[in-house]
Amino acid sequence: MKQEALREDMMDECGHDGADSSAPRDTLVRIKENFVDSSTAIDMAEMFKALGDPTRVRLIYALLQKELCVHDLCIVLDMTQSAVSHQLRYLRNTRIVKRRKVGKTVFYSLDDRHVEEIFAQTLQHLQHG
Amino acid sequence: MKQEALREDMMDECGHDGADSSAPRDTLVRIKENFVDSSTAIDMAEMFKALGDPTRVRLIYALLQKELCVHDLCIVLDMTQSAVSHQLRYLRNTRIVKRRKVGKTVFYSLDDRHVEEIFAQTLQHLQHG
DNA sequence: GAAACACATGAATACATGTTCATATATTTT
DNA sequence: AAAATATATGAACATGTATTCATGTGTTTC
Repeated sequence: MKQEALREDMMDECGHDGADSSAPRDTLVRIKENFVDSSTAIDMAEMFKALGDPTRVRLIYALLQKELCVHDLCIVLDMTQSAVSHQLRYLRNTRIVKRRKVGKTVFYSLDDRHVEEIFAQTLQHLQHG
Repeated sequence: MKQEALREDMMDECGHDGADSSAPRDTLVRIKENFVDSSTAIDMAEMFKALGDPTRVRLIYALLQKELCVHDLCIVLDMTQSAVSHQLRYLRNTRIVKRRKVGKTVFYSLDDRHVEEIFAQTLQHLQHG
């Protein structure tokens, strides 16, 4: 949790306390207390890390259109089966996609109603920038 | 762009074409054509990569509450100035935060109206999972 | 049961990334 | 101008990661 109180010396050794160029001490304390705990920050980072790779972005994009089996994903992405499977496992561990097995074939689809919205917001960000 | 047509042999060497266990050939072609181009996939991945680190998540969380200078961010995150500056540069390059310089002090704030929404969706995802 | 097929996975390699340390730049103060 | 302050950044190091290669597992077909 790492929510320890601010130490006095940290405020003293710089001219920030009280100066209008910086937040007053109690504001910083409040920000620290309202803060995400470290485990949540780590979980969120894990989620973004899962989306932070071009191959996985393209996999998700394909699955936004249709449930697809591994072989078809290989064709659409033009990648080897091994590379695709490794990345699908990554997305599975993060609960971004789910599996449905039919005989030899394994179908993948999105397991998250939020991913589409996250993608939309991100595309808007890229266009606005 | 890598949007080359599907090769015949890829469809022939497996039993997928026409079988109901897999998408028909023209569906895959359509998915490929509707696809994000590689550069967009890379840009989106870059954006997510920028969010995909606990330190940067915590920086953004702090800045969601208030514009803050580097020194105060160091206190709130309990990290060295160098580490914070390096990560702020990362967020600046991705246009997630912006700078405002006042004398010696540099204030950072969010430069993106979408980040808050992206964060909200991601928290929902984590709770739903 | 053997062969073929679809997918998963461990190991290895090359490459990217986060922090620290030392130092540079820019601004204010004395 | 010198010292102090606030921030930025290059280099180095340790660690993480994406793909390839080889192989393993489970299923269907013959």
